[in-house]
This record gives sequence, structure tokens and C-alpha cells, in this order.
Amino acid sequence: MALSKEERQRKLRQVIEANPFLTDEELARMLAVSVSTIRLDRAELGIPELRERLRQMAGEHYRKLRALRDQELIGELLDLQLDKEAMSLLTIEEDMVLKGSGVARGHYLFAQANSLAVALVDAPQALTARAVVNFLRPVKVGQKVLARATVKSRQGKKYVIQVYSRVEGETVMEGEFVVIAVRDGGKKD
Amino acid sequence: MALSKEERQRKLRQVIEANPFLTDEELARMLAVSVSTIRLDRAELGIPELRERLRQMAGEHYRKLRALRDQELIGELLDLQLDKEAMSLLTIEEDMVLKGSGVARGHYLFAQANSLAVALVDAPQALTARAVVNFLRPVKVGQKVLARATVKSRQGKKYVIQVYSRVEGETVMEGEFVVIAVRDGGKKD
DNA sequence: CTAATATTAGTACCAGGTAATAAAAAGGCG
DNA sequence: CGCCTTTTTATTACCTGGTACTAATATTAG
Repeated sequence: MALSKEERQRKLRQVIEANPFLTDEELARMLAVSVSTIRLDRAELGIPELRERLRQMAGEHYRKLRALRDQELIGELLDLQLDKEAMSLLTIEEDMVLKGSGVARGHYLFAQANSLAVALVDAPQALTARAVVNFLRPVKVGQKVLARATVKSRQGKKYVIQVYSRVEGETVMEGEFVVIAVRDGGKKD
Repeated sequence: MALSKEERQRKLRQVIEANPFLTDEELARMLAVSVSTIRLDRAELGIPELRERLRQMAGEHYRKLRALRDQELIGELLDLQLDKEAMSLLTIEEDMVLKGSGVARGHYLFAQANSLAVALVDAPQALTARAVVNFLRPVKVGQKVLARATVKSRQGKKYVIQVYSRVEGETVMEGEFVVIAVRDGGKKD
């Protein structure tokens, strides 16, 4: 005998964690047991079948990745008055923090503020030209960051936007963004 | 008759784009045609079946999300001399750019520079306290951004780090980061 | 009206499972 | 050693969400 039941189940968990794209058949081959055993083990461990795992990952992808990468805005837009003021809310999740300290990486706060500043500009396209940000207090996992962006001044295409990010009323980050509106002519997306 | 074939296929694309989690049956109900028609349409449009869509999304999640979110460093670390200098390379991908313009969103360049600055510090943990960044030239999709971070000065736990990001020799972003070492001394874990 | 095109229906098959049951193998121990 | 329990394997029926193909039926253009 190679492994005890307990050891095998531990291993199974690890293997699936490391590569969730394996079928029961493949898992069975890897652990040198039958497919039935794998299925019993999965049932006991509460690990769903491959398709369900993929479904969950895809859903996560859809929520998180979309939210982080493909979207114009990092965080959830709460209020938007073009060329005036905007607010967004970002909940710090496990994978946005530095391992060990549990403190959010600065670029997430920056991303929230930057994307909010860009969204605030009433133009088809806008680019950040300059940013000055001060991280005043660390933000921990689970905390909700409320960013408020305000247009401080505007000279033609050049906007100066002030952003304050707060957690429970306390300012955690403060930044100034210079954003340039780009006229695109056609508004083809 | 409701829709021409062409219109329906356009719509089908949209619907799947908006919600990739629909089965052919559900799609058929939504577009008021038979399942067969949906399948023919999918085949013509080269849209894979639900499971394949999920698989692709899950895979993307696995590759990209991991790469972007869970990692300490945005970009590929090329060189690292703790407390001195570090370099990383980031290739701008499709989903890092603003739609339409094809220009990389500022916070990706910021994230690359920020994470590099933090990595440069010889301490178990380090936090960004302040950042001033200037975006000098837009970066387009496909371009490779080489970031070089240098420790300019250090006073105890407080580091001032200068970062220059270049594309083909031309500086596209320039920034100064104030990073505070937490629990300083020793090597990183 | 007729021919071409579009749509629907139906069949066989597949992957990757669930669920339930039975049979075989392996321990454990007195 | 045999007996009992746990573990493992095998088997069967069924399910979803398809592919691939064929045939029949609508629909539309000329």
C-alpha cells in the first residue's frame, strides 16, 4: 500500500489546488487509485466536479478580472457628475494585499483613484499625465475604500483632479491627478 | 418574422459577450429560435460551446489573474540588487489598454513601477508612502515596458526610489516613490 | 411557381460527471 | 487462523450540454 486514506485525501486536495483542470480519471491515474475512490474522496472533501470547478473559476474571473482589468473603472461607481465629482467604492480582497502584512498594495488604491479621475472627465478618451499620491494610512483586507474625486481646475483639455480615499471616515490616501482629455472625433468604442 | 439571420447573429454575439454563462437552450429561448439554429449560428460565428467558454475563462483567470493580482511583482523581474537597483519588463496586453485608443491605462505602468520599488527594498515588508509619477508618452498595446528602479537616498526605514520606464529607449514614465521598510533589516522571506 | 436558402427536428454519440448498489480487497485483532 | 469492519473497486442507470450529421419543412427571392 502506498498511501493511507487520509494522506491520499490530503494529497488530492493539494493536487486539485495546484491544478484544478484535472478530470477524475487523470486524478485517479496520478494517485494510483480507481476513479470511484477519487469520487468518494471528492465527495468526502466537498470538492466539486471538474465542470463545477471551471464554472466557479470562470465566474470569479468574470467578477474579479473583469472588474479589475477589462473595465474602465476599478471599484464600484457610486456617483458620477461629469467634470465635477465622482465616487467609487473598492473592497480590499485577499489577493490585493501583501502577503504577511495584510496591507493593500499601493497600486490598488492608485488604480481606484486613477480610474475614477479618468472616468470623471467628460470626453471620449482621457489620459493621466501626472499623479502625486500620498498613502497616509495602510488599508487592510476586508476594508471598504471610498474614493471621492473632484475637479479642482480645468484649462481646456487639462484637468486637475483631487482624490481622497477614505476608510470609515479616515483618509487613507490623497492624490492629485493631471488628466488630459483626448478628442477622438468618432466615438467608436 | 422578428430578425434576419444577420441581425440575430449580431445579437447572439452580444448576448454571449454580455453573459457567457448561457446554454444553447437558454439562448434559443431568448432569441426565440430553435436550439439547432443557435448551434448553427455559433458554428458560423466560431463561438465555442458553453463548457469550452467556461474552460477558457477559467484558464484565463488562472494565468492572468494569478499573474496580476496574487503576485508581488507586476511584470517580469530582470534584475534585482537589493537597496540599489532593479529592473522589470511588462508587456502591455490587450486588456490593459483603454478601449478605442489602445493606450495603456496609467495604473498598469504605476503598478509595475510601484511593485518594483517595493521589491527593491531589503526588508520583509515595505509600504509605499508617497508617489509622484509623470506619464510622458502613451504606451500602446504590444509594447514592452522596461522599468528601472534606483534607490536615490535612504534615511533609516525611509527610501526614496526613482523609477524610469522606457519603451525602446524612450522614457514613457518617470516616477519617484517614497517607500517605508517595515520590520527592517534581514533579507526578504 | 420553383429553386435556393434558412430553420427545425431527430438520431447517434461523447465527456464527465451523479447516485446508488454490490462485490472484492485489505486491515485489525483476539 | 477466521471474523468483522473499513476501504476500495466495479457496475449500472441516468444527467447535462453539447458535436456531427441527416432529413424534413419553412421561408424568401427571382
